[in-house]
Amino acid sequence: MEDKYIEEKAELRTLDALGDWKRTHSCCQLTAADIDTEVCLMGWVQFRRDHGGLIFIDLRDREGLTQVVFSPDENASAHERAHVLRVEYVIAIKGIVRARPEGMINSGMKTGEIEVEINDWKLLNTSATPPFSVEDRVETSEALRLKYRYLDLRRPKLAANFILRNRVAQSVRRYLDNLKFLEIETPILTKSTPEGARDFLVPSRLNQGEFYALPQSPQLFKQMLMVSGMERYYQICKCFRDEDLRADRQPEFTQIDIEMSFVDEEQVMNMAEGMVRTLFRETLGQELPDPFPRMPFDDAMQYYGVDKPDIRFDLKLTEITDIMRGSDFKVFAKAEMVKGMRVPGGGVLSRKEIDDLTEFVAIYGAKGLAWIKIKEDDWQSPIVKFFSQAERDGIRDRMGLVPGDIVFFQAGAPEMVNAALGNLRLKMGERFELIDESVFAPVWITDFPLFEYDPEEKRHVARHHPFTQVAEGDFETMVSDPDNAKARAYDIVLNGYEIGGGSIRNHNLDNQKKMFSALGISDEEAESKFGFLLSALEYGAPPHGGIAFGLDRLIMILCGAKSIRDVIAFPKTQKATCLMTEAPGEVSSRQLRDLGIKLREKPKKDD
RNA sequence: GGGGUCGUAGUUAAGUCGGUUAUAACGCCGGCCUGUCACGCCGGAGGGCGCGAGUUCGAGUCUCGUCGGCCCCGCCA
Repeated sequence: MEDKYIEEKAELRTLDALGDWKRTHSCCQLTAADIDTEVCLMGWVQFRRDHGGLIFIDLRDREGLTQVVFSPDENASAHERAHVLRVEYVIAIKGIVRARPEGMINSGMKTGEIEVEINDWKLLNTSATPPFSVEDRVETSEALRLKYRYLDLRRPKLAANFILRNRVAQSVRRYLDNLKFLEIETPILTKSTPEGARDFLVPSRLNQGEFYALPQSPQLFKQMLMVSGMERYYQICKCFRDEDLRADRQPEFTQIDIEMSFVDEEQVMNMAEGMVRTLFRETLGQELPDPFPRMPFDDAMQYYGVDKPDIRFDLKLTEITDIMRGSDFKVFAKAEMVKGMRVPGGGVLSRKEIDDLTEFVAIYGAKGLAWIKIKEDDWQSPIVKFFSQAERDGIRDRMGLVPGDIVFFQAGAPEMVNAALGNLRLKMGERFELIDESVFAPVWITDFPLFEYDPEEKRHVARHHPFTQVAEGDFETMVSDPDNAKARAYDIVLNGYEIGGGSIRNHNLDNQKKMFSALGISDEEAESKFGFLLSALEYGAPPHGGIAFGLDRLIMILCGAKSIRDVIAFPKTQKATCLMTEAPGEVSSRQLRDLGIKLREKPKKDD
C-alpha cells in the first residue's frame, strides 16, 4: 500500500515542459493597476501555506515575491495537483491578478495588495530539501552557505547586492563613456613583477620552466596604452594577489582601472570623484559632497593614526610629546612619540572594559594602555600622580578636557602609537555609537611619501608603486633625502576603507630611471624587469596618470555588507579555497608531465 | 608565520561539578484544515556530539593532536 502511495506521488511530480508559456512579469512587479489582467509568472516556491482547501504559494524570482492562490472552487484540478508543491520547487503559473480581500492586504510585501488566482500551472522542476532555508533572516554558517553558494545567492538580500553591483558597473561605464574613455582589455597571462604583492603563477607548457603571472593590476599595460595614444582608457577587470585574506580582501578581486593622458592630479581627481558622485546618485539616490574634502597624509596620520581615516565621526588624536618631554613619568618622557585621544563621555567605561581595550591595543604592539578619567573635582588615573601641575594643565588645555571624559594614551614608536590609537579610535566610535550608518564620507588623502623604508629588505620601497612621479620640488633631493620626498599620488577613502588610489606617472625616461635608482634597482635589473617600459618611454610618452578603484569594496560599502564575500558571487574562504568547487585541487600526472613539473613527495612546512 | 574564536539532529542553538535513554525550536515525513502570509492543529522519524588519540569505572563535557569556518596581526608596491 505504501509503495502504491509513493508511486502515486511520483506520478504527481512528473515535470512539465515550458512549452509555449512566456513569462509576462517579474514577481515584484504586479500592483493594483494590474487587477483583472492575465499574467504568467515563473519562479521558485518560497513558502507554501496549504490549508487543504486554499493553497497559498509565495512565488520568488530574483526581483521579489508574489502570492499566488490555488482555489478548489476556481480550478479544481490545478488545486488538487498543487498539494505536492514544496519549498524551492520551480513552477510556472498562469492566472488572473486579483485584489486581495478586505483586511488581507500585506503591507510588509511590495506586492501585498494583490495576489494571482491560478488558472493553470506547470511543475518545471522539483528540489531536494535545501540544507538551509533560503531566506534573509536565517543565520547559517558561512561554510555551509559557501558550499551551496547557488542556494545562498537565491536569498533576496544577496541577490540585491548583485543587482546593485550591476547598476554600479553600468553607471561607471556610462560616466566614463561620456567622457570618451575607451574600454580596452589587457592580458591575464602576463609577466611576474617583483615589486609589490606575491604573484599567482601559471606554468608555461610551450616554454617549460617558465611562468606567466596573473596581473596584480594592469598598471604597466595601461601606461603602455597611454604611450600608444589611446589617451583615455578604462577597464573593469580582475586582479590577482597571492596574499592572506581578510574580510575586505580576496585573492582575486575586481578593479575599475582608469588612465588618462595630458592631465595633472587635479583632473584625475575631479574625474574620479565625479564618477563616485554619479554612481552614488544613480544607484542610491545619495548626494555626496562636491568637492570631496582633502587631507594630507601627514594630517591623517597625526589626527587619525591611519592613512584611511573614517571621518564620519569626530574623535581625533592629539600629540603631547613636547609637553611630556621633561616629565617624571619616564615612559612618556623618553618616548619618541606620545599621543592622547579624548573620548567625550568616555568616563563611563568600566574597569573591565578598559582591561579589554588594553588587550585590544596589544594587538598593535602596545605594551599597555594609559588612561585618565576626568572627574568633576579630580583626575582618576593610575599614571597622573607622576604628572606635574604644568603637565596636567598642558594636557588639559591642548585636549580640551572636561569632566566626564576619558583620555587614552600611547607612547613609543610612532607606527605603534598611531596603529594602537587609530584602531582604538574606531573601537570607541562603535562603543559610543558615534557613527551614523546612513552617512557616506569620502575623503582624498594627498601628499603621500614617495617611499617607505622596508627594514626586511633594508632599502626604501615605493609606497604607491615605482612608476609614480615624485612631487615637484622633491626631484633633486629624492635620492639624497628619500624620507622627505613626496609623491604625486592620491588615495580615495570612504568610511574608513581605501576604495581607490592613483598617481601621476613618470612619462619622462630620466625620471623613471632616477626612481629605480632611488629604489636600489640597478640598471641591469631595471632593464630585465621593466625593459619594455623604459623602451616605451623613449618614444614620445605623453604626461599621464590615473587611478584604480576596488570595485568589490566600493559595492560592499554601498550594500552595507560587512564582508567583501557578500558582493562576490563565488568568493574564496580565508584559506583561499572554494568550498563549492573544492578548488584548488590536484591535477593528473599527465597534466604535470605536459608542463614539465615534478612535485616533491611531501611538501615540507619549512622552505 | 602568529593570536583569538567557533565546530552537538537537515538548520540554529542548550547541555551545570565528568554520571542512566543527549534537549529545544525550525525544517522533514504522515494526517486534518477554504483567507493564510515564517498559516494553524495532531502524530512521527532523525544525531552520539568535526576527526584521532589519551585520562577515567564512566567523556559532548577534562588533556593532547589534527581538520575546517570566521575575525585579527604580519603580509597586501
